[in-house]
Amino acid sequence: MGTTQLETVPEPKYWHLKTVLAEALDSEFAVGQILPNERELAARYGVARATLRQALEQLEFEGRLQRRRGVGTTVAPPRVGVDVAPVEDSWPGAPGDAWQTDGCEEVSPPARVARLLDASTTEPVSAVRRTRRAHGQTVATELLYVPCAATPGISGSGAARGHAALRALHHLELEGQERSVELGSARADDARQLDRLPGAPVLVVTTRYLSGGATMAVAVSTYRADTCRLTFGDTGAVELLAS
Amino acid sequence: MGTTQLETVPEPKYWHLKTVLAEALDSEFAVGQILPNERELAARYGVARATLRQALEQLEFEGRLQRRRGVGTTVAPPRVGVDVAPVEDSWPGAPGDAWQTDGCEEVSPPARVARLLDASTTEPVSAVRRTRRAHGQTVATELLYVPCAATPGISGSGAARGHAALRALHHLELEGQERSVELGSARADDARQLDRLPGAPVLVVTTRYLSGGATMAVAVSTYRADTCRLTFGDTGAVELLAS
DNA sequence: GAGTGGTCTAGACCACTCC
DNA sequence: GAGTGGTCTAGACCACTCG
Repeated sequence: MGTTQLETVPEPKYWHLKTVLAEALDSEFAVGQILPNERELAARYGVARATLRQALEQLEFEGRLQRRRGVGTTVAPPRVGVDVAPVEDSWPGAPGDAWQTDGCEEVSPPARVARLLDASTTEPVSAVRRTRRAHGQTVATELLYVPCAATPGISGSGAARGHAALRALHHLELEGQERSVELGSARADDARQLDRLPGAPVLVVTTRYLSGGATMAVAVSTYRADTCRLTFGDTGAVELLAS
Repeated sequence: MGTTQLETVPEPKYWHLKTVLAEALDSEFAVGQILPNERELAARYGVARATLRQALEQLEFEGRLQRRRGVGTTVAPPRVGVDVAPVEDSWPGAPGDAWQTDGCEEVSPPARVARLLDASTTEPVSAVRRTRRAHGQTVATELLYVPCAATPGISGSGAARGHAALRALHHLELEGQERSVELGSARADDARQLDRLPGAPVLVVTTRYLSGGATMAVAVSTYRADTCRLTFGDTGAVELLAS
């Protein structure tokens, strides 16, 4: 007995559904518009709610949708371009950088940071909490680690200590930065500040600031992956083009 | 009647489970080791399999686990650092770059690429397919778009055409690059090449190559987000430090 | 063919937002 | 209090890998 279908391609339902929804978003919905609720969408497409949610999750990861509990699912605007290194070759907290200092306390650095600082986890560091806002929303949180040994005379806590730690860095000559980007999921405290649920996808940018052949500071910045596109302004001609 | 618990913090089960598992990974498992299967883990922790899977998914996004159908769940090695711009300020395909040219065909550029090229979607471009390998696995796929108008005399298809298109670029003076990174989910074809399932999280790097005040090429590179940490080698002193 | 992770269902209840 | 998305369950079947 022969079968009519050759080379069956069992595409998962949620994957197909995602494609269908993506097309609907392009043609039938405007940015900011609210979609029908999940129970109705599931019924309309004849799938279980869990399956529909799997499709919506994909679209959310791609920055096409935004879901808010108690409110609904809306069509997301295009991702915001956020320049990761707006001021070329400068210390954090230099005039013109996009961050706001929220606080600072003395802690033992997490293992990964200690490794980047070429220090042990027992050596105390100042951990400066900063946030970055753009287009009316908090797009990133940051923990900036500065060894206490490099900033003599620093004490106390709060934003004042944070500013002092940053000022201390500015007296040094910045020789270079080293940066990496990876996928992460938001810890509970970061999630709260970013107005997301814990576990939301984030882009983690780790920056190492070098001076005198050593690492003088390490910044771990956590950007909302759903709304942000990280940009890296680069060599000369770019600004020419932009102007 | 009084209750013993003050300030109930209804932490989701999967979130708590994720934390517990993460600690177990640190203390009881070695890299590459295979975990008990999902049904057993779910039973062991007294949750439904779906809930356990939600926790595992989080850990996979953080690069801690690797799951393969038909095989099992293994403890992932630390993420591989992949330099996004290994050769500073050079065209793609220059000697020493990390990519392999797989093929090339003439297409109409997708809308987003056309916009970056300051061109219309009807103007034909060469789409060069490239892949990048590191540590024995394919870590990225790329589509590099070069306007046919900028590379006169190019024709045919396949790797030969790709090499020709790249060579044509090398005759121009590169004035700058502009780069962005964002989260995406793997399309079916990319997923196959990256040995992942469709929808797997990826980091999408878009690079604009500038020459003569115009955009002469656009590369859209898709990196595995689970195994890769993108690094951006930077200003001078870094190499000094590495040596 | 046995065992794994991946998909899907139908239903319940919870946390949150807004009226 | 009504309506939304978020969590969780118990179970079924499928696609894949490997011996």
